[in-house]
Amino acid sequence: MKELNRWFVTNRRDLPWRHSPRDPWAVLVSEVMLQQTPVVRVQPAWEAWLARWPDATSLANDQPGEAVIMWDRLGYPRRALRLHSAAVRIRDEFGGRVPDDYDTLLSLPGIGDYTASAILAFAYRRTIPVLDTNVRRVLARSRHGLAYPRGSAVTRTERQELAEILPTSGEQAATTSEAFMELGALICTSQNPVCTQCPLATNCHWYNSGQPANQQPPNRQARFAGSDREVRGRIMQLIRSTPAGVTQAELDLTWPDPAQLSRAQASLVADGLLVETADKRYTLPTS
DNA sequence: TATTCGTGGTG
DNA sequence: TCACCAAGAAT
Repeated sequence: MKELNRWFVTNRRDLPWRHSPRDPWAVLVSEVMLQQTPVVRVQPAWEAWLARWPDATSLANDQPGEAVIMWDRLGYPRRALRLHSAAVRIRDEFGGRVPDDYDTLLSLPGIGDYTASAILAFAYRRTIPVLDTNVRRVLARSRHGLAYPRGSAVTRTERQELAEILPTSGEQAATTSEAFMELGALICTSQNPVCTQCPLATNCHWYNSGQPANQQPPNRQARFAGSDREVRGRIMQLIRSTPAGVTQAELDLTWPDPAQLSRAQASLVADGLLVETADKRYTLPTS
């Protein structure tokens, strides 16, 4: 991994949540925002978020609807709600401090295996395998000659494989994990990887076997245009811009198909992103 | 295990 | 125009 670390020293992006000393809350917020949202869009949102809510308690003391508004257009607004719920639990159960053990982190809303591991590694500098889509792809290619990892779920084998590669030192393990992720994000990309600039190319099983397309990309998404997700997005855009609440008639203007609108609206209510008031208006959630 | 869940940039 | 994708989680 000497080649990888040398590459990382030179090519490491200066991202604010990597600045030392790393605040676990700031890292947690960054990791949740980065779930399926690109770095370039997360960075300004992360800055604004932490300027307003510098710790979990300050977020917990504010309204969940305010979190949804601040979330703005990062996408998947349920993440904003879950982040607020996690902040409430951190305030109420952990004295406002982000937990530092895997099982407790995993029990928080919106935090799964990747995010729990990332917080432990990047904030607390603990030696733990961090397997995101980038790391999985880099390992699949360099070590197994596969264009993409098999399946969408992290396997025990992958975890063990990475654990054996990682340095013992928590500090060095965290750096190595960041380097793997950075390589996957900048060089060993899903499409059009830049293998000629890859520090692992010499020993890459996939590159040395001619980059065979032997696997399907694991994450094919349903088309967005015309989907319920698009309708939900329309509704959320309206409600974010009108936090005082909207009427059903105003909601009806967001989408031409009444049945689909009704379905999307009901799903938002079920998610807690949309609240029906006593006078039949719709607002963002309050605690 | 396969789906669902936003948004915007890119080729 | 459109498929593909971007530090996943929950069900």
